[in-house]
Amino acid sequence: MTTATPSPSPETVLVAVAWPYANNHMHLGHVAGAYLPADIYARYHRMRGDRVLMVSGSDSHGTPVTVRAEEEGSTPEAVFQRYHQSFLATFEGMGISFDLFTSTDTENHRQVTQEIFLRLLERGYLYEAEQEQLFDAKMGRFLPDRYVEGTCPKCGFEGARGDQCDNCGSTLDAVELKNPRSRLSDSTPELRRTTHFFLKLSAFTEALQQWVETKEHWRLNVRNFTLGMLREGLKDRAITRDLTWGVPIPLEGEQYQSKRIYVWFEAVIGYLSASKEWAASPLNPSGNAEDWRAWWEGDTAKTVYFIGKDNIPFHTVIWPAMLMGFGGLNLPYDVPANQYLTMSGAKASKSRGGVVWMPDYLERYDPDPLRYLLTASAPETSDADFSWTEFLRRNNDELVARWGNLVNRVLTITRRNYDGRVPDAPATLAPESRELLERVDAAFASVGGDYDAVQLRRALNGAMEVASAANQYLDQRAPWQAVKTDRDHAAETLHVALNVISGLVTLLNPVLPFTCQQAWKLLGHEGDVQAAGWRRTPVLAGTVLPEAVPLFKKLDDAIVAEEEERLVR
RNA sequence: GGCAGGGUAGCUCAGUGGUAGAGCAGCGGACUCAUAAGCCGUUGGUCGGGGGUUCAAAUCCCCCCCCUGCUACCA
Repeated sequence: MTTATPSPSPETVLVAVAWPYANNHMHLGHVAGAYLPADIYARYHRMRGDRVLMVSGSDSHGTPVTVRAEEEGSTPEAVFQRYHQSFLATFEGMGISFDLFTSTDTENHRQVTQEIFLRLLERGYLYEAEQEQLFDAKMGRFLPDRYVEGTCPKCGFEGARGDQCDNCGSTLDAVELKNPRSRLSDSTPELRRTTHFFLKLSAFTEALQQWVETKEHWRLNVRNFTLGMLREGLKDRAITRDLTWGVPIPLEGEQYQSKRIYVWFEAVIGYLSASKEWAASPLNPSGNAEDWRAWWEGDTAKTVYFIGKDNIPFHTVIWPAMLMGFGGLNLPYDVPANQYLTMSGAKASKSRGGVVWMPDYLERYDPDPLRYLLTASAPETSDADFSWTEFLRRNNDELVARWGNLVNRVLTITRRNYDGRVPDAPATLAPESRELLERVDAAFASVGGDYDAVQLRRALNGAMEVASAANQYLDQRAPWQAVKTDRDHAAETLHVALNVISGLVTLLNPVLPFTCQQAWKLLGHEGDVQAAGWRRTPVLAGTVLPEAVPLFKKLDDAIVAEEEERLVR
């Protein structure tokens, strides 16, 4: 495998993150799969001085939101608003640094969606056709396949869903089910004819194939999965539904009043509408509402989409097809989809329980230990398992013992023996001192390349190895002894160690923004590490060091049992 | 069923042709600045199974087994 090297700066980078369904709180899997990697990637690029725009928003539409509202006797707006606020609190608490986290329930998004709809219609990529769908008369709503249950025609299993039988694995059509019943009302659905707009995906198969062939930097599973879909050929898909909650169809006519543009078509447009919303908002320092074009129209801009693997087709096939049909807008540069985070074996899905909810986590623990764990064992190449045992171990053995303790021990010896100031180093350094400094400086290229390639696990490893090397260096030169016999020798050791730590603080900052900012201050630096640039900021002799405080808390073994108990409930 | 990803030390995982690796756990040791952290040494694997290509395979090819996900009107 070749070592990744960073691309030349400054770049224009759009960090586009999956739009969460606003029908429940966020859990660990969401953060691990999309939000955290996106944030790390964005922070790294900002540190390099690149022009970064990181956007996403709540998906306010879609059946689950409506269903939840009905269960509660509430409205979709109320449900979406509640979870939208919850998402914002999670991002704040975890340090997920969106430039804008909006929602699909905005006038701007409706306009952008309708503009794309009309352009695609005008260009012949949308057409109307009639189809038969199951209708729940009691609820007055057409049913997605998954909202129909019945007896499997192949194996006789009674709990088969409309799209698939969980018992025998057969792929089904909802109309094939025996004794079908609606999951919404338990009534028997009836077949009704209805007219919808279809997206002519079939027209894009070849163009998409040629485009994906060039994406050799994509993750293997993303690329192969996409090519596999294209090989089978694309089918046109209906993009409207008989609903009243969603973006209206921008056409005159009674028949369109009770229909809405469906979420899968509309949600991906959010990346574009959010970019436009940001540019026109006070959040944009330049005040130029046309600034969104830099990310969407410039050939040199990189648009990177952070999603979970279940979202791959929408970002490597459907959205690119829509963009091709619309014309003039950048196609995805990369789609580093993650695999799933499992919970000690079970998929971290909302539907199966055994989930760690972000509001609960943030009530009890700090953000950086979780950011560390989810990066160190990120589901980049295969599903990864989360366990509280692993959380505790990573925190206590790696963050506290290897990294936090390194900072703490060096600051403590230095302050105690050199009058609270950074001691001077000789003009000519010992070979091991030079080597260690060269190593941390070289890490900016290698670790940076890994961040850029979204190989975050590897990037973090690379930085932590330097921390290990610093611990070895300290033991080799034992400044706590030398300080009694050869103060210059100890002074060199501590001066070098402080500088290595300074480099590490910058290298680790994308993953550990909260504690790295603290460490930055402990080194006597001014301002924000985030603004210091992607290089080691020297710690100068004579700098006054503040009193050292531990960066991380050691966690008690008892939390494992406590948290596992909570999971089962 | 089809497609995709994965099966490497007790655990979590790196490693894509050239004498099996890391962290943790276990064992032994020297040190003591530090949140009893750090450092040195060490035990431990027929790299899912079988066959093939090669001077050489965890790494390439074929077959089989197992796990996970997707299979497009949930997104």
